[in-house]
Amino acid sequence: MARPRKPLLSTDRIVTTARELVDAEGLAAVSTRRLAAELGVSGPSLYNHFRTKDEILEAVADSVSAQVDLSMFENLGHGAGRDWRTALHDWAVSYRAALRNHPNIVPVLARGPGRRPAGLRLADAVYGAMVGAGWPAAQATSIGALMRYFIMGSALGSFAGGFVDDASAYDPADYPHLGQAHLLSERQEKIDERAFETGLRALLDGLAEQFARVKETA
Amino acid sequence: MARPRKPLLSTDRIVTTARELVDAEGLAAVSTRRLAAELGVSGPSLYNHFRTKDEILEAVADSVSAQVDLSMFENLGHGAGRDWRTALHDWAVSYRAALRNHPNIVPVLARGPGRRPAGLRLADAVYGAMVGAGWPAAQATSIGALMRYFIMGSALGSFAGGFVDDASAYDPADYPHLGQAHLLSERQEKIDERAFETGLRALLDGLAEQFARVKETA
DNA sequence: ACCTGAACACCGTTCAAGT
DNA sequence: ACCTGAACACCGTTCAAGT
Repeated sequence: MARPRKPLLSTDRIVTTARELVDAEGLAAVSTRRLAAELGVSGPSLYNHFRTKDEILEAVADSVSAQVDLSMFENLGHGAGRDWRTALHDWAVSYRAALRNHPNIVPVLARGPGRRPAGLRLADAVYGAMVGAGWPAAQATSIGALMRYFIMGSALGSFAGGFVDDASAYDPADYPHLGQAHLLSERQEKIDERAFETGLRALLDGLAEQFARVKETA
Repeated sequence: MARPRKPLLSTDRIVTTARELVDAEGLAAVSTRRLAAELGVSGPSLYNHFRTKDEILEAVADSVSAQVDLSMFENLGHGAGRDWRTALHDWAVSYRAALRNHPNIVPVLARGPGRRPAGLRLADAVYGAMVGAGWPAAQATSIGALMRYFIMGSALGSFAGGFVDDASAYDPADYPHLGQAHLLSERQEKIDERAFETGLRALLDGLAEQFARVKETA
């Protein structure tokens, strides 16, 4: 075929198709040959648009970061002392939801923002909002980091789904408290949802205590 | 050579060598051929001891889980109401330290315990201790899950190291609050350490508030 | 039982050749 | 500029053959 009049590929089409493939069949299913076949071209064609396969996956990751709502960080006043908490909560919920819609790409996202624009926008928004709300710079950095730990950890894999669905795997002699563990995977979503909400609330309660101390000494 | 009098391989030797290879060069460096070469045998020999490459990696992951200290959960009395907190803190610190010593295997650990004995022992210990300390079963499950989210997230990759070390990557027009972000990777360990401690403390403070409420209504 | 080399069906990436 | 097929140096895994 050689070069067609109208390009067969575009970075957008590659990223969209790659995301669909990752979502449907997992990271391992994305080979350059397989992705190219899905796009109706031959494997090496992709290298006209991306330098490496990893760049394609980074672009997919960034397209997921871009789905996280950041609007709650606009107009966050200084000194109110309660708004940052609500904003952080809503952001965390939106962040997790975006990742849960595309769980297979989370390992790539977990590497950090790197040079990905949507990842950087997200880091910028949460850090800027915390500083704007009255947190000292170092603490605002910590908040960005610890929220990331928690959200990434909660999205990286299901807690409940990490246990096998087979009662015989849990010998009471070895694991005296895991008698019900085989039921975990059945109620996966609810258990993970509940743990996420419990942890998020504990985190925010704890941070509120700390914020009160910061304000006292200021 | 065919079969030697004394076996060249053992599951232990394979796991130890695989762990060293993962630690030194990363997960991607572990191919069956490369690992076999490191062990002085040919690639297919490994299949006499493990069914798949993944089973080898699972064994490596479990050997890391086994390094997590669980002794703080012994003799945790019911009703004291303050001991579970200290135990949870010390456990989290030990857990994170073990993972940070072998960060490259964390993605495998993050899948959950599955059928890995050390992973199951760990889950059994923390859940049993929380129930023993007076937490209702459903909340004890949530605690096991949310601590896992936080610890895995904190070990999966450095927060600070996720930002590139290059001031020009952070255009102030795009990211008004990331003017200092290029300095993050330099002070990586300290920033991540601090964020972990801050988050852990917030989590425990928040859980303590919740525990007080549980005890009230009981 | 435990090792070997050969083989199968894959990989990511490079490159000269085509238009 | 943007596609192609061929090629290189890899993969994980199976299997018959050796002792």
